Amino acid sequence: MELPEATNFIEQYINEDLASGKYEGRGNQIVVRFPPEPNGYLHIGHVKALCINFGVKEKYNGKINLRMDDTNPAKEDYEYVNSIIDAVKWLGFEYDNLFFASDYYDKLYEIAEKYIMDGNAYVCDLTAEEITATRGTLTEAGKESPYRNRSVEENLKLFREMRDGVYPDGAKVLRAKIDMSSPNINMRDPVIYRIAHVPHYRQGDKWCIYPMYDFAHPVSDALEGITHSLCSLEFENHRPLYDWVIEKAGFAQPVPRQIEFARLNITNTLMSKRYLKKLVDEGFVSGWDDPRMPTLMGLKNRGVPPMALRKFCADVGVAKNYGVVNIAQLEECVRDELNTTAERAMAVTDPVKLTITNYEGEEELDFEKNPTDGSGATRPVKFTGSVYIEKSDFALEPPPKFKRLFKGGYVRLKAAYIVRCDDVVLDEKGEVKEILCTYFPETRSGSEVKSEVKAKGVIQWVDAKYGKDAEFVTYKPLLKDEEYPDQDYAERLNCDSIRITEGKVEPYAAESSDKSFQLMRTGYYKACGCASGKARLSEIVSLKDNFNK
RNA sequence: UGGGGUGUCGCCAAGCGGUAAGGCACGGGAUUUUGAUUCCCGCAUUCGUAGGUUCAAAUCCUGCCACCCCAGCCA
Repeated sequence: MELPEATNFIEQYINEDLASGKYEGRGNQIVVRFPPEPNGYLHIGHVKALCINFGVKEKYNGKINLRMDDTNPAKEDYEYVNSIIDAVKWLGFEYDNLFFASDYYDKLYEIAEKYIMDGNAYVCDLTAEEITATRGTLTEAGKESPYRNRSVEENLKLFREMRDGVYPDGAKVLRAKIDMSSPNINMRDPVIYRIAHVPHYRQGDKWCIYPMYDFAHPVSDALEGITHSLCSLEFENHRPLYDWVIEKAGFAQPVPRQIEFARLNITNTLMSKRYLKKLVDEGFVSGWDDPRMPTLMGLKNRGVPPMALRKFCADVGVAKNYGVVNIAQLEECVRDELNTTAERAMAVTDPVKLTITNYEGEEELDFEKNPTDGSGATRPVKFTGSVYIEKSDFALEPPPKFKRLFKGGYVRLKAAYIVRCDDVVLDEKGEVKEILCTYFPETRSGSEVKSEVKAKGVIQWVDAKYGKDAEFVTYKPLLKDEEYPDQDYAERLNCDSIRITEGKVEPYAAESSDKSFQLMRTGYYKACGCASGKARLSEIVSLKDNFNK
């Protein structure tokens, strides 16, 4: 059998399993799943798991299920399942099935009764506190529950009464009967069913007992015929329990195999749902889709192309080392993707007026949409000889090797003409108020005419007459230093992803649904490409806040 | 200090007994109507550490050290 070349340890395991012939009865089909709990929004950390799972599906021509791991009714809702589905689709992933763990409640219940009848589970009356107290510690074994040896009949009766709503929340639980002295605390008779008189968003009032993750997850995997259950490192300690649950449930071989990998961490990026929620709840951001949030909705609104996120995950790779990827690596992927796909636009964020004294009338210039795609496609840009340029593109006292404009110097206005600065108008404070220039008609962009006039640099501009209609959306600082919810998180909060920029203003398109940004010059985001073509930054940038001072 | 994991360049990460891939970052040079892009070139005699086995070790063995995870009726 032809095995694809493994590029990470997970694929190595899969290849070994395939080579062993254990899936021959199933046509050697690999089946994986992506199992989020619909209790929140997907963020960039989830993209790694998505890429790994969908990557396996692609590579092995297998199947993948999107499964909502909805076993805790208190936290879950359709709002989240819809948002998760949208996010997965936005990333361009196509799953084979959409499943819900809650659809397995009947089967799960049946298996729980089997556990009882096989003597592998018992109803325990201990309170949550008592269970904790008798669980033992990292170094001491736990104590067996006094209810551990109830008869099968009694257990069955009690469990059915639990199901029928006879007991209040917390009165009883169903526990797996494993080993209270196991060095692995997860094996010390873990709770597998709890009572919760809470309606489920999909099952309504049908149940008042709900299965725990450690029980529901392996069973769900087995029911779906999952071959490889990929999850993050913190579940390594649960693997023996995962295997136990499947074995005692009596599933036929081959059963799913759990493999763990390190989750994604990015410098200065908050991946904790708890703190992200706090930002939303306390009004630090406009919502889960605020472009400063590391949620997929936020990244989308910020203009990050989905393919950039996928490339990022591919670049980062899969391993078991705890690592923190520098956000520069993500940014490079965004730039790379945008460089080849985004339409270019000119933008000015800190403007100063430049007037060409020998220019009259107005004209339309051709602006190349994307110099890297080879299409040569252009769009018209109006030019009236009176424009705004970036303040930093002009220097009263040019430093050595300065390539842009200064008095007596030449520069090209991108897609337009080369201009020479003849004079500068200063205001009462000595700040540059207006730059007066002469332009050279023969240097028109695209002109074949040879000119003696040369310019070392090229700068962006926005026409003073036609660029003014636009609106400029600015970021406000997210939090002041003393307002961080927790000092430990201050550093991580102070990050690019959620735009705590110490008051620094950065542009972003608020209305368009499909925005993108590009790092045009080292140090700051300047121009914006827009796939939808609706809002180019030259239109967004503006003028409102900055130009009328 | 019980158990489970992990330690390879500033950051990710290949490597699986035969003499350290790649990406990001960084530095240098060329091209350039974005100081962008593109393009070359440079960037670990060394793999947590101390020993051992071997002709040969990041890869095998042993002992240390460091960091992460586990005591929810969350997932």
